[in-house]
Amino acid sequence: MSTPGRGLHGHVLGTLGPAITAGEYPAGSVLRTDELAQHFEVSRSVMREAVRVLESMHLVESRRRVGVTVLPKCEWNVYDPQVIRWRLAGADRPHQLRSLTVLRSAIEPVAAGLTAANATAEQCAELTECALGMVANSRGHKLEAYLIHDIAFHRVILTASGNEMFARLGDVVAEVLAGRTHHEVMFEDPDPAAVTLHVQVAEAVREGDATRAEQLTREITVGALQELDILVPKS
Amino acid sequence: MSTPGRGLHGHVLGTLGPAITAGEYPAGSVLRTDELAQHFEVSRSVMREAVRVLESMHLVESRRRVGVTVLPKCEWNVYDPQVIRWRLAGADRPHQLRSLTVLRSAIEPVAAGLTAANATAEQCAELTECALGMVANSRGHKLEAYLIHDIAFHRVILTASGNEMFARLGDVVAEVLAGRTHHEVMFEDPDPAAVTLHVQVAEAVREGDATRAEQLTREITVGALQELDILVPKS
DNA sequence: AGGAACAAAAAGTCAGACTTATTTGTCACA
DNA sequence: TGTGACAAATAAGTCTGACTTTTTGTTCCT
Repeated sequence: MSTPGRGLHGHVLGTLGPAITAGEYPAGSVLRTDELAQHFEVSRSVMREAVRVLESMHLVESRRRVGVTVLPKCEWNVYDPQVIRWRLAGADRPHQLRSLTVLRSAIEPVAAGLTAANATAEQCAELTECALGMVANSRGHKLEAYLIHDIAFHRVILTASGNEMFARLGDVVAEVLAGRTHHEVMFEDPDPAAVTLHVQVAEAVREGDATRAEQLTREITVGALQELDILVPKS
Repeated sequence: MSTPGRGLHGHVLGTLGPAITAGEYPAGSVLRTDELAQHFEVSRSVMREAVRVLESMHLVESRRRVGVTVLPKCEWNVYDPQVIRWRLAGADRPHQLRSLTVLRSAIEPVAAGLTAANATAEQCAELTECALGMVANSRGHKLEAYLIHDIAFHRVILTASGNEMFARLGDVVAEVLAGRTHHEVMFEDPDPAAVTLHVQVAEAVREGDATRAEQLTREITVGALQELDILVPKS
Protein backbone atom coordinates (compact mmCIF):
# COMPACT_ATOMS: atom_id res chain seq x y z
CA MET A 1 0.00 0.00 0.00
CA SER A 2 1.77 3.14 1.17
CA THR A 3 5.51 3.33 0.79
CA PRO A 4 7.14 2.26 4.06
CA GLY A 5 9.77 4.88 3.39
CA ARG A 6 13.31 3.80 2.78
CA GLY A 7 15.73 4.42 5.57
CA LEU A 8 15.10 5.58 9.08
CA HIS A 9 14.34 9.01 7.77
CA GLY A 10 11.60 7.56 5.59
CA HIS A 11 10.05 5.72 8.49
CA VAL A 12 9.89 8.90 10.54
CA LEU A 13 8.27 10.72 7.63
CA GLY A 14 5.77 7.93 7.18
CA THR A 15 4.60 8.47 10.74
CA LEU A 16 4.96 12.19 11.23
CA GLY A 17 3.64 13.20 7.81
CA PRO A 18 0.27 11.47 8.20
CA ALA A 19 0.00 12.76 11.75
CA ILE A 20 0.41 16.35 10.62
CA THR A 21 -1.83 16.10 7.57
CA ALA A 22 -4.45 14.44 9.74
CA GLY A 23 -4.49 17.56 11.85
CA GLU A 24 -3.12 15.78 14.88
CA TYR A 25 -0.92 18.79 15.50
CA PRO A 26 -3.05 21.90 14.95
CA ALA A 27 -1.58 24.75 12.94
CA GLY A 28 0.78 26.77 15.05
CA SER A 29 1.88 23.82 17.18
CA VAL A 30 5.56 23.92 17.96
CA LEU A 31 7.70 20.80 17.96
CA ARG A 32 11.32 20.51 18.93
CA THR A 33 13.75 18.53 16.83
CA ASP A 34 15.45 16.98 19.83
CA GLU A 35 12.23 15.81 21.38
CA LEU A 36 11.05 14.35 18.09
CA ALA A 37 14.38 12.59 17.68
CA GLN A 38 14.01 11.06 21.12
CA HIS A 39 10.41 10.11 20.49
CA PHE A 40 11.24 8.31 17.26
CA GLU A 41 14.47 6.96 18.70
CA VAL A 42 16.62 8.29 15.91
CA SER A 43 19.59 10.62 15.84
CA ARG A 44 19.20 14.34 15.35
CA SER A 45 20.71 14.10 11.85
CA VAL A 46 17.96 11.76 10.74
CA MET A 47 15.31 13.86 12.40
CA ARG A 48 16.63 16.98 10.77
CA GLU A 49 16.42 15.41 7.33
CA ALA A 50 12.82 14.44 7.95
CA VAL A 51 12.00 17.96 9.10
CA ARG A 52 13.65 19.37 6.00
CA VAL A 53 11.41 17.29 3.79
CA LEU A 54 8.30 18.31 5.71
CA GLU A 55 9.48 21.87 5.34
CA SER A 56 9.86 21.50 1.58
CA MET A 57 6.23 20.34 1.53
CA HIS A 58 5.31 23.45 3.46
CA LEU A 59 3.78 21.36 6.22
CA VAL A 60 6.08 22.91 8.80
CA GLU A 61 8.47 25.78 9.14
CA SER A 62 11.69 25.58 11.11
CA ARG A 63 12.92 28.70 12.83
CA ARG A 64 15.83 29.30 15.16
CA ARG A 65 15.12 29.71 18.81
CA VAL A 66 11.49 28.80 18.15
CA GLY A 67 11.31 25.25 16.87
CA VAL A 68 9.41 23.47 14.16
CA THR A 69 6.05 25.15 13.65
CA VAL A 70 3.15 23.36 11.98
CA LEU A 71 1.78 25.49 9.16
CA PRO A 72 -1.92 26.03 8.41
CA LYS A 73 -3.53 23.80 5.82
CA CYS A 74 -3.72 26.59 3.26
CA GLU A 75 0.07 26.60 3.04
CA TRP A 76 0.52 22.92 2.34
CA ASN A 77 1.77 21.69 -1.02
CA VAL A 78 -1.44 19.82 -1.67
CA TYR A 79 -0.20 18.64 -5.07
CA ASP A 80 2.68 16.71 -3.56
CA PRO A 81 1.85 13.05 -4.27
CA GLN A 82 3.05 12.11 -0.82
CA VAL A 83 0.83 14.67 0.85
CA ILE A 84 -2.09 13.50 -1.26
CA ARG A 85 -1.48 9.91 -0.23
CA TRP A 86 -1.22 10.83 3.44
CA ARG A 87 -4.44 12.78 3.35
CA LEU A 88 -6.28 10.10 1.43
CA ALA A 89 -5.22 7.62 4.07
CA GLY A 90 -6.34 9.86 6.90
CA ALA A 91 -9.38 11.37 8.45
CA ASP A 92 -10.37 13.91 5.82
CA ARG A 93 -10.35 11.35 3.06
CA PRO A 94 -13.89 12.27 1.93
CA HIS A 95 -13.02 15.94 1.66
CA GLN A 96 -9.81 15.21 -0.19
CA LEU A 97 -11.58 12.83 -2.51
CA ARG A 98 -14.07 15.52 -3.41
CA SER A 99 -11.36 18.10 -4.06
CA LEU A 100 -9.52 15.72 -6.33
CA THR A 101 -12.64 14.71 -8.21
CA VAL A 102 -13.46 18.34 -8.88
CA LEU A 103 -9.89 18.81 -10.06
CA ARG A 104 -10.36 15.86 -12.41
CA SER A 105 -13.56 17.39 -13.74
CA ALA A 106 -11.60 20.47 -14.72
CA ILE A 107 -8.52 18.77 -16.13
CA GLU A 108 -9.62 15.63 -17.92
CA PRO A 109 -12.01 17.14 -20.48
CA VAL A 110 -9.37 19.62 -21.61
CA ALA A 111 -6.77 16.85 -21.65
CA ALA A 112 -9.05 14.68 -23.77
CA GLY A 113 -9.47 17.50 -26.25
CA LEU A 114 -5.72 17.90 -26.54
CA THR A 115 -5.29 14.15 -26.85
CA ALA A 116 -7.74 14.02 -29.74
CA ALA A 117 -5.59 16.64 -31.44
CA ASN A 118 -2.19 15.19 -30.62
CA ALA A 119 -2.43 11.44 -29.99
CA THR A 120 -0.19 9.15 -32.02
CA ALA A 121 -1.57 6.06 -33.72
CA GLU A 122 -0.14 3.90 -30.97
CA GLN A 123 -1.77 5.97 -28.27
CA CYS A 124 -5.10 5.73 -30.09
CA ALA A 125 -4.73 1.97 -30.25
CA GLU A 126 -3.81 1.78 -26.59
CA LEU A 127 -6.81 3.88 -25.68
CA THR A 128 -9.17 1.69 -27.69
CA GLU A 129 -7.67 -1.38 -26.08
CA CYS A 130 -8.34 0.06 -22.63
CA ALA A 131 -11.92 0.90 -23.52
CA LEU A 132 -12.47 -2.63 -24.83
CA GLY A 133 -10.99 -4.03 -21.65
CA MET A 134 -13.45 -1.98 -19.67
CA VAL A 135 -16.35 -3.30 -21.73
CA ALA A 136 -15.14 -6.87 -21.34
CA ASN A 137 -15.07 -6.55 -17.55
CA SER A 138 -18.12 -4.37 -17.09
CA ARG A 139 -20.42 -7.24 -16.09
CA GLY A 140 -20.08 -10.12 -13.69
CA HIS A 141 -18.44 -8.41 -10.72
CA LYS A 142 -15.01 -8.27 -12.29
CA LEU A 143 -14.38 -4.92 -10.65
CA GLU A 144 -10.65 -5.42 -10.22
CA ALA A 145 -10.00 -6.10 -13.89
CA TYR A 146 -12.30 -3.24 -14.82
CA LEU A 147 -10.39 -0.88 -12.55
CA ILE A 148 -7.07 -1.71 -14.17
CA HIS A 149 -8.34 -0.78 -17.60
CA ASP A 150 -10.14 2.28 -16.28
CA ILE A 151 -6.93 3.58 -14.71
CA ALA A 152 -4.95 2.82 -17.85
CA PHE A 153 -7.53 4.63 -19.97
CA HIS A 154 -7.36 7.85 -18.01
CA ARG A 155 -3.60 7.63 -17.77
CA VAL A 156 -3.34 7.47 -21.56
CA ILE A 157 -5.64 10.45 -21.93
CA LEU A 158 -3.57 12.52 -19.54
CA THR A 159 -0.22 11.46 -20.97
CA ALA A 160 -1.17 11.74 -24.64
CA SER A 161 -2.41 15.27 -24.09
CA GLY A 162 1.22 16.30 -24.40
CA ASN A 163 1.00 18.55 -21.36
CA GLU A 164 3.40 17.56 -18.63
CA MET A 165 1.23 19.09 -15.91
CA PHE A 166 -1.69 16.95 -16.97
CA ALA A 167 0.46 13.87 -17.36
CA ARG A 168 1.69 14.16 -13.79
CA LEU A 169 -1.88 13.81 -12.52
CA GLY A 170 -2.05 10.23 -13.75
CA ASP A 171 -1.09 8.88 -10.35
CA VAL A 172 -3.64 11.06 -8.62
CA VAL A 173 -6.45 9.90 -10.87
CA ALA A 174 -5.33 6.31 -10.37
CA GLU A 175 -5.50 6.79 -6.63
CA VAL A 176 -8.98 8.27 -6.84
CA LEU A 177 -10.31 5.52 -9.09
CA ALA A 178 -8.71 2.81 -6.98
CA GLY A 179 -10.16 4.40 -3.87
CA ARG A 180 -13.63 4.28 -5.32
CA THR A 181 -13.33 0.55 -5.93
CA HIS A 182 -11.50 -0.42 -2.76
CA HIS A 183 -12.71 1.91 -0.02
CA GLU A 184 -16.06 3.27 -1.03
CA VAL A 185 -18.84 0.80 -1.48
CA MET A 186 -19.37 -0.53 -4.98
CA PHE A 187 -22.00 -3.25 -4.89
CA GLU A 188 -22.92 -3.46 -8.53
CA ASP A 189 -21.09 -3.49 -11.80
CA PRO A 190 -20.00 -0.09 -13.11
CA ASP A 191 -22.57 2.20 -14.68
CA PRO A 192 -23.16 1.01 -18.28
CA ALA A 193 -23.55 4.58 -19.44
CA ALA A 194 -20.05 5.39 -18.18
CA VAL A 195 -18.61 2.41 -20.00
CA THR A 196 -20.23 3.53 -23.22
CA LEU A 197 -18.88 7.02 -22.77
CA HIS A 198 -15.34 5.72 -22.46
CA VAL A 199 -15.73 3.80 -25.72
CA GLN A 200 -17.07 6.91 -27.39
CA VAL A 201 -14.18 9.01 -26.12
CA ALA A 202 -11.77 6.53 -27.66
CA GLU A 203 -13.70 6.85 -30.91
CA ALA A 204 -13.61 10.63 -30.85
CA VAL A 205 -9.88 10.61 -30.18
CA ARG A 206 -9.28 8.22 -33.08
CA GLU A 207 -11.25 10.55 -35.35
CA GLY A 208 -9.38 13.56 -34.01
CA ASP A 209 -12.61 15.19 -32.91
CA ALA A 210 -11.36 17.34 -30.05
CA THR A 211 -14.66 19.02 -29.26
CA ARG A 212 -16.52 15.73 -29.00
CA ALA A 213 -13.76 14.10 -26.95
CA GLU A 214 -13.85 17.02 -24.54
CA GLN A 215 -17.63 17.01 -24.26
CA LEU A 216 -17.84 13.25 -23.71
CA THR A 217 -15.14 13.34 -21.07
CA ARG A 218 -16.99 16.13 -19.37
CA GLU A 219 -19.96 13.81 -19.13
CA ILE A 220 -17.77 11.15 -17.57
CA THR A 221 -16.48 13.51 -14.90
CA VAL A 222 -19.95 14.86 -14.21
CA GLY A 223 -20.99 11.28 -13.61
CA ALA A 224 -18.05 10.77 -11.27
CA LEU A 225 -19.07 13.83 -9.29
CA GLN A 226 -22.67 12.66 -9.02
CA GLU A 227 -21.52 9.23 -7.94
CA LEU A 228 -19.36 10.84 -5.27
CA ASP A 229 -22.30 12.87 -3.99
CA ILE A 230 -24.17 9.61 -3.47
CA LEU A 231 -21.35 7.60 -1.93
CA VAL A 232 -19.73 10.05 0.46
CA PRO A 233 -21.58 12.53 2.65
CA LYS A 234 -21.23 16.09 1.44
CA SER A 235 -19.87 18.32 4.17
CA MET B 1 13.10 37.84 -6.82
CA SER B 2 13.69 34.18 -6.04
CA THR B 3 14.10 33.16 -2.43
CA PRO B 4 17.80 33.02 -1.55
CA GLY B 5 17.02 30.04 0.63
CA ARG B 6 17.53 30.34 4.32
CA GLY B 7 20.55 28.62 5.71
CA LEU B 8 23.42 26.98 3.95
CA HIS B 9 21.18 24.17 2.93
CA GLY B 10 18.88 26.64 1.21
CA HIS B 11 21.74 28.21 -0.67
CA VAL B 12 22.85 24.84 -1.99
CA LEU B 13 19.30 24.07 -3.09
CA GLY B 14 19.03 27.43 -4.79
CA THR B 15 21.99 26.53 -6.95
CA LEU B 16 21.62 22.81 -7.46
CA GLY B 17 17.86 22.83 -8.00
CA PRO B 18 17.92 25.24 -10.94
CA ALA B 19 20.90 23.39 -12.40
CA ILE B 20 19.02 20.11 -12.40
CA THR B 21 15.73 21.48 -13.66
CA ALA B 22 17.62 23.30 -16.39
CA GLY B 23 18.81 19.92 -17.60
CA GLU B 24 22.42 20.69 -16.77
CA TYR B 25 22.73 17.17 -15.44
CA PRO B 26 20.99 14.84 -17.90
CA ALA B 27 18.69 12.17 -16.52
CA GLY B 28 20.71 9.26 -15.23
CA SER B 29 23.68 11.38 -14.21
CA VAL B 30 25.17 10.23 -10.95
CA LEU B 31 26.41 12.66 -8.34
CA ARG B 32 28.19 11.85 -5.12
CA THR B 33 27.22 13.51 -1.89
CA ASP B 34 30.83 13.97 -0.78
CA GLU B 35 31.88 15.61 -4.02
CA LEU B 36 28.88 17.92 -3.96
CA ALA B 37 29.63 18.83 -0.36
CA GLN B 38 33.19 19.72 -1.32
CA HIS B 39 32.07 21.64 -4.36
CA PHE B 40 29.63 23.75 -2.37
CA GLU B 41 32.02 23.96 0.57
CA VAL B 42 29.52 22.70 3.09
CA SER B 43 29.51 19.79 5.48
CA ARG B 44 28.05 16.45 4.51
CA SER B 45 25.13 16.96 6.90
CA VAL B 46 24.07 20.08 5.05
CA MET B 47 24.56 18.44 1.69
CA ARG B 48 22.52 15.44 2.75
CA GLU B 49 19.62 17.64 3.78
CA ALA B 50 19.67 19.35 0.40
CA VAL B 51 19.71 16.00 -1.36
CA ARG B 52 16.78 14.82 0.76
CA VAL B 53 14.73 17.79 -0.35
CA LEU B 54 15.61 17.24 -4.00
CA GLU B 55 14.63 13.63 -3.49
CA SER B 56 11.26 14.62 -2.07
CA MET B 57 10.71 16.62 -5.24
CA HIS B 58 11.56 13.51 -7.24
CA LEU B 59 14.35 15.37 -9.00
CA VAL B 60 16.91 12.83 -7.82
CA GLU B 61 17.03 9.43 -6.21
CA SER B 62 19.63 8.45 -3.65
CA ARG B 63 20.75 4.84 -3.54
CA ARG B 64 23.41 3.09 -1.53
CA ARG B 65 26.61 2.17 -3.24
CA VAL B 66 25.42 4.09 -6.33
CA GLY B 67 25.08 7.74 -5.47
CA VAL B 68 22.54 10.42 -6.21
CA THR B 69 20.92 9.76 -9.57
CA VAL B 70 19.16 12.50 -11.53
CA LEU B 71 15.66 11.36 -12.49
CA PRO B 72 14.03 11.91 -15.88
CA LYS B 73 11.80 14.94 -16.27
CA CYS B 74 8.65 12.82 -16.30
CA GLU B 75 9.25 11.90 -12.67
CA TRP B 76 9.59 15.43 -11.35
CA ASN B 77 7.01 16.93 -9.04
CA VAL B 78 6.14 19.63 -11.52
CA TYR B 79 3.51 21.10 -9.21
CA ASP B 80 6.03 21.92 -6.52
CA PRO B 81 6.10 25.73 -6.41
CA GLN B 82 9.85 25.69 -6.01
CA VAL B 83 10.31 23.48 -9.05
CA ILE B 84 7.97 25.72 -11.03
CA ARG B 85 9.98 28.78 -10.04
CA TRP B 86 13.26 27.13 -10.94
CA ARG B 87 11.97 26.09 -14.34
CA LEU B 88 10.44 29.47 -15.05
CA ALA B 89 13.79 31.05 -14.28
CA GLY B 90 15.66 28.65 -16.52
CA ALA B 91 16.07 27.68 -20.12
CA ASP B 92 12.76 26.03 -20.83
CA ARG B 93 10.79 28.98 -19.58
CA PRO B 94 8.73 29.19 -22.79
CA HIS B 95 7.76 25.54 -22.61
CA GLN B 96 6.89 25.80 -18.94
CA LEU B 97 4.89 28.94 -19.53
CA ARG B 98 2.84 27.18 -22.15
CA SER B 99 2.17 24.18 -19.91
CA LEU B 100 1.02 26.43 -17.11
CA THR B 101 -1.19 28.52 -19.36
CA VAL B 102 -2.89 25.40 -20.66
CA LEU B 103 -3.35 24.31 -17.06
CA ARG B 104 -4.93 27.66 -16.30
CA SER B 105 -7.27 27.26 -19.27
CA ALA B 106 -8.52 24.04 -17.74
CA ILE B 107 -8.77 25.15 -14.13
CA GLU B 108 -9.92 28.74 -14.09
CA PRO B 109 -13.23 28.39 -15.94
CA VAL B 110 -14.34 25.60 -13.63
CA ALA B 111 -13.12 27.59 -10.64
CA ALA B 112 -15.08 30.63 -11.81
CA GLY B 113 -18.21 28.53 -12.08
CA LEU B 114 -17.77 27.28 -8.54
CA THR B 115 -17.05 30.79 -7.33
CA ALA B 116 -20.27 32.07 -8.85
CA ALA B 117 -22.07 29.38 -6.88
CA ASN B 118 -20.18 29.75 -3.60
CA ALA B 119 -18.72 33.23 -3.26
CA THR B 120 -19.58 35.25 -0.18
CA ALA B 121 -20.75 38.85 -0.43
CA GLU B 122 -17.30 40.03 0.61
CA GLN B 123 -15.62 37.96 -2.06
CA CYS B 124 -18.00 39.35 -4.66
CA ALA B 125 -17.14 42.85 -3.56
CA GLU B 126 -13.44 42.12 -3.63
CA LEU B 127 -13.76 40.70 -7.11
CA THR B 128 -15.62 43.73 -8.38
CA GLU B 129 -13.03 45.96 -6.81
CA CYS B 130 -10.26 44.11 -8.63
CA ALA B 131 -12.10 44.39 -11.93
CA LEU B 132 -12.57 48.11 -11.43
CA GLY B 133 -8.90 48.46 -10.61
CA MET B 134 -8.07 46.75 -13.87
CA VAL B 135 -10.31 49.12 -15.79
CA ALA B 136 -8.80 52.13 -14.06
CA ASN B 137 -5.28 51.09 -15.07
CA SER B 138 -6.04 49.69 -18.50
CA ARG B 139 -4.90 52.77 -20.37
CA GLY B 140 -1.87 54.96 -20.15
CA HIS B 141 0.88 52.36 -19.72
CA LYS B 142 0.11 51.68 -16.09
CA LEU B 143 0.98 48.03 -16.56
CA GLU B 144 2.31 47.50 -13.07
CA ALA B 145 -0.83 48.69 -11.34
CA TYR B 146 -2.92 46.74 -13.82
CA LEU B 147 -0.94 43.58 -13.07
CA ILE B 148 -1.56 43.86 -9.33
CA HIS B 149 -5.31 43.96 -9.82
CA ASP B 150 -5.20 41.24 -12.45
CA ILE B 151 -3.35 38.91 -10.09
CA ALA B 152 -5.70 39.74 -7.23
CA PHE B 153 -8.69 39.07 -9.45
CA HIS B 154 -7.60 35.59 -10.43
CA ARG B 155 -6.51 34.82 -6.90
CA VAL B 156 -9.98 35.64 -5.61
CA ILE B 157 -11.57 33.45 -8.27
CA LEU B 158 -9.37 30.50 -7.34
CA THR B 159 -9.75 30.97 -3.60
CA ALA B 160 -13.48 31.63 -3.56
CA SER B 161 -14.10 28.47 -5.56
CA GLY B 162 -13.86 26.66 -2.25
CA ASN B 163 -11.59 23.99 -3.70
CA GLU B 164 -8.24 23.83 -1.98
CA MET B 165 -6.52 22.39 -5.04
CA PHE B 166 -7.64 25.36 -7.10
CA ALA B 167 -6.77 27.83 -4.37
CA ARG B 168 -3.21 26.56 -4.22
CA LEU B 169 -2.70 27.52 -7.88
CA GLY B 170 -3.01 31.20 -7.01
CA ASP B 171 0.74 31.60 -6.75
CA VAL B 172 1.29 29.82 -10.05
CA VAL B 173 -1.16 32.05 -11.87
CA ALA B 174 0.43 35.09 -10.25
CA GLU B 175 3.82 33.97 -11.51
CA VAL B 176 2.49 33.45 -15.03
CA LEU B 177 0.76 36.81 -15.15
CA ALA B 178 3.76 38.59 -13.70
CA GLY B 179 6.01 36.85 -16.19
CA ARG B 180 3.90 38.09 -19.06
CA THR B 181 4.31 41.67 -17.91
CA HIS B 182 7.93 41.54 -16.83
CA HIS B 183 9.68 39.10 -19.14
CA GLU B 184 7.69 38.81 -22.31
CA VAL B 185 7.26 41.94 -24.32
CA MET B 186 4.17 44.03 -23.66
CA PHE B 187 4.35 47.21 -25.66
CA GLU B 188 0.78 48.38 -25.51
CA ASP B 189 -1.91 48.57 -22.90
CA PRO B 190 -3.77 45.33 -22.16
CA ASP B 191 -6.35 44.09 -24.61
CA PRO B 192 -9.59 46.05 -23.98
CA ALA B 193 -11.64 42.96 -24.72
CA ALA B 194 -9.89 41.08 -21.90
CA VAL B 195 -10.58 43.92 -19.49
CA THR B 196 -14.26 43.87 -20.37
CA LEU B 197 -14.39 40.13 -19.89
CA HIS B 198 -13.01 40.45 -16.37
CA VAL B 199 -15.69 42.98 -15.52
CA GLN B 200 -18.33 40.68 -16.93
CA VAL B 201 -17.03 37.73 -14.93
CA ALA B 202 -17.34 39.78 -11.78
CA GLU B 203 -20.90 40.57 -12.81
CA ALA B 204 -21.76 36.96 -13.45
CA VAL B 205 -20.32 35.92 -10.09
CA ARG B 206 -22.35 38.60 -8.32
CA GLU B 207 -25.47 37.31 -10.02
CA GLY B 208 -24.58 33.73 -9.15
CA ASP B 209 -24.64 32.76 -12.82
CA ALA B 210 -22.18 29.87 -12.82
CA THR B 211 -22.57 28.94 -16.46
CA ARG B 212 -21.91 32.47 -17.67
CA ALA B 213 -18.98 32.96 -15.30
CA GLU B 214 -17.44 29.74 -16.57
CA GLN B 215 -17.99 30.63 -20.21
CA LEU B 216 -16.60 34.14 -19.86
CA THR B 217 -13.54 32.88 -18.00
CA ARG B 218 -13.01 30.35 -20.76
CA GLU B 219 -12.87 33.26 -23.17
CA ILE B 220 -10.26 34.94 -21.01
CA THR B 221 -8.03 31.87 -20.96
CA VAL B 222 -8.46 31.32 -24.69
CA GLY B 223 -7.25 34.87 -25.14
CA ALA B 224 -4.28 34.18 -22.90
CA LEU B 225 -3.37 31.14 -24.97
CA GLN B 226 -3.61 33.09 -28.22
CA GLU B 227 -1.51 35.87 -26.77
CA LEU B 228 1.09 33.29 -25.75
CA ASP B 229 1.17 31.85 -29.25
CA ILE B 230 2.06 35.29 -30.53
CA LEU B 231 4.61 36.22 -27.88
CA VAL B 232 6.63 33.03 -27.49
CA PRO B 233 7.68 30.69 -30.28
CA LYS B 234 5.68 27.47 -30.31
CA SER B 235 7.97 24.46 -30.19
C1' DA C 1 7.75 53.86 29.63
C1' DG C 2 11.52 53.14 26.49
C1' DG C 3 15.62 51.23 25.21
C1' DA C 4 20.01 48.81 25.63
C1' DA C 5 22.56 45.08 27.34
C1' DC C 6 22.41 40.39 28.61
C1' DA C 7 21.15 35.47 29.05
C1' DA C 8 18.93 31.43 27.47
C1' DA C 9 17.08 28.39 24.09
C1' DA C 10 16.76 25.96 20.01
C1' DA C 11 18.12 25.33 15.35
C1' DG C 12 22.20 25.31 12.41
C1' DT C 13 26.80 23.65 11.30
C1' DC C 14 30.74 20.78 11.35
C1' DA C 15 33.99 16.79 11.77
C1' DG C 16 34.93 12.10 12.42
C1' DA C 17 34.05 7.43 13.27
C1' DC C 18 31.36 3.68 12.34
C1' DT C 19 27.47 0.64 9.94
C1' DT C 20 25.09 -1.33 6.16
C1' DA C 21 23.45 -2.37 1.75
C1' DT C 22 24.62 -3.06 -2.98
C1' DT C 23 27.40 -3.73 -6.65
C1' DT C 24 31.08 -5.70 -8.92
C1' DG C 25 34.75 -8.69 -9.59
C1' DT C 26 36.92 -13.07 -8.82
C1' DC C 27 37.47 -17.77 -8.42
C1' DA C 28 36.12 -22.36 -8.18
C1' DC C 29 33.11 -25.79 -9.85
C1' DA C 30 30.00 -27.99 -13.09
C1' DT D 1 31.79 -21.66 -21.31
C1' DG D 2 28.74 -20.41 -18.02
C1' DT D 3 27.14 -20.17 -13.30
C1' DG D 4 27.27 -20.22 -8.63
C1' DA D 5 28.97 -18.52 -4.28
C1' DC D 6 31.98 -15.64 -1.90
C1' DA D 7 34.83 -11.59 -0.97
C1' DA D 8 36.12 -6.78 -1.51
C1' DA D 9 35.12 -2.18 -2.50
C1' DT D 10 32.25 1.74 -2.32
C1' DA D 11 29.09 5.28 -1.26
C1' DA D 12 25.15 6.23 1.32
C1' DG D 13 23.30 5.91 5.99
C1' DT D 14 23.69 6.64 10.95
C1' DC D 15 25.29 8.34 15.36
C1' DT D 16 27.64 11.39 18.54
C1' DG D 17 29.46 15.41 20.57
C1' DA D 18 31.11 19.89 20.34
C1' DC D 19 30.54 24.31 18.74
C1' DT D 20 28.12 28.61 16.36
C1' DT D 21 24.39 31.67 15.35
C1' DT D 22 20.14 33.71 15.58
C1' DT D 23 16.15 35.04 17.90
C1' DT D 24 13.50 35.94 21.86
C1' DG D 25 12.54 37.39 26.36
C1' DT D 26 14.12 39.50 30.50
C1' DT D 27 16.24 42.60 33.28
C1' DC D 28 18.08 46.70 34.45
C1' DC D 29 19.15 51.39 33.79
C1' DT D 30 17.85 55.98 32.33
